[in-house]
Amino acid sequence: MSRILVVEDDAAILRGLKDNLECESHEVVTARDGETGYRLVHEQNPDLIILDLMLPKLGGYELCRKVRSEGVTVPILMLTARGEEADQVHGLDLGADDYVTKPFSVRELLARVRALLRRAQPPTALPDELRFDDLVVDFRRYEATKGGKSLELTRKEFGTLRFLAARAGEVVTRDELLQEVWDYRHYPTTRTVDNHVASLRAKIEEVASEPQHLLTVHGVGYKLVF
Amino acid sequence: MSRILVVEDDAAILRGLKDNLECESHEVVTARDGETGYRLVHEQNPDLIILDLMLPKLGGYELCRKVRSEGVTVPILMLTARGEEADQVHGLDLGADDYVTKPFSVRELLARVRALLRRAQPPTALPDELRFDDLVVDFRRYEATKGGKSLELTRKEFGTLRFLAARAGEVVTRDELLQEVWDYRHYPTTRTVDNHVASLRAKIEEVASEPQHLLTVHGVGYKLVF
DNA sequence: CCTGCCATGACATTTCCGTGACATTCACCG
DNA sequence: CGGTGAATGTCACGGAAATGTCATGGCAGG
Repeated sequence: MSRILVVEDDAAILRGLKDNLECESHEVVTARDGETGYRLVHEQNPDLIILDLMLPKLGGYELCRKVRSEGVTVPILMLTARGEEADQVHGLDLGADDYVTKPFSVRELLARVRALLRRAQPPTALPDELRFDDLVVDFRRYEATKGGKSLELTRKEFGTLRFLAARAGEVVTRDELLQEVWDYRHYPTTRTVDNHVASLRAKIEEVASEPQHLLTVHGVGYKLVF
Repeated sequence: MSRILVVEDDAAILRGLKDNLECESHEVVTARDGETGYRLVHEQNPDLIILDLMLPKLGGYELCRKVRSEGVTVPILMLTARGEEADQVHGLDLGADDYVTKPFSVRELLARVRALLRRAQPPTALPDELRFDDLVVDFRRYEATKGGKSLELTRKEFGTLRFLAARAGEVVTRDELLQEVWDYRHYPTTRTVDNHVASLRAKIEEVASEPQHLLTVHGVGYKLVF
């Protein structure tokens, strides 16, 4: 998916990050000190940099400032220890795009990584309306009808349906839905998505157990077809 | 929602602003000095800039004037310390759209941010009259009748109803109501809106507990339907 | 001083969301 | 073709968040 450079001197943390990021099908490049990290920024041209603050040879702060002064705009996510002098930590904001305080939850970190990567992408235009068969959904009015009869959808259901409609026909992963419909600062399970899809099916499909429009793509995600 | 650039050298304030603005679901880009800030204005193309007056390398005043001279019209909110000669800040035509004096209340700052962001939008045309069922409201005369009988509405009730009527059918958030009906220099709670909606219901609905027109959209806001 | 309006807080109530347990289906492989 | 583990469907529950409701006190205008 994306190439991520992780600069971190703690072996355990580095390993954990690498594994997790690779699980999300990212390509991970690692460095254990600032100088190597700096070199890799240019050699590997990553899509995202995860940067520890305390680093041998060249600190995260200096590294960050240095690459920024060179006009490198790649998103940088800083890792800071809780105790690490608030001022210095905040100094990170000099050029970093986000920061996470150790110890951090993996889920949170991954969510922020996704958010930063997504930020570089142009956002998906959301439709104001959805119609097929006898279903009509007005996302601005938060109204839905099926066969003329009013349909009560919750906020998350509207959001989920809207995003699926925006990418009608395409497969949308659960993670993408979590990113778009949920706030990236909240980290519910992907199973939560399944539940909302299920309740959507109960409302918009004729027979919920045999969906005609809101389809499962096993191992990937969901897609909406008309 | 919107992308906001914060240029502020004080670490604690920067952190606080970032967190609070993100809580309002804005995307926050930060800079700790004027030069970086200037660069980010062009790279990130923010919807709003929050600018400290005292900055390293390039002061808020210069930064402001510089981007304005380049034809950048994005709203700018200045942060000034109380001692920092209000007159000077004031008198000099900075090109800023609003300013807040430190120390500032977070709520106030957020309200001003909302106001500035909204100002960029074309204002909603307000109707002079509202009629449905046996209800007649004349917003110019501040008169209302229901079933021929006079209805006493307060100023806020008129305002609330009028704005809801202007966007009849659409969902209106509490924040939007606060910005339009209340003065942006006052910062009541969103709960205040609920109360006024409640008293409106008591007056215009047949059964206040089962509203037919002034409806709640859970998690979003209110909407007026005929 | 009185009166009505408004903002706020406490409390009750409703709605909805997230999670886990279990059932079912699917993909892969022998 | 059957078995196995992973992915998904289904359901119910606990709790949190949003909203409704009411009472109180401040405040401005008469």
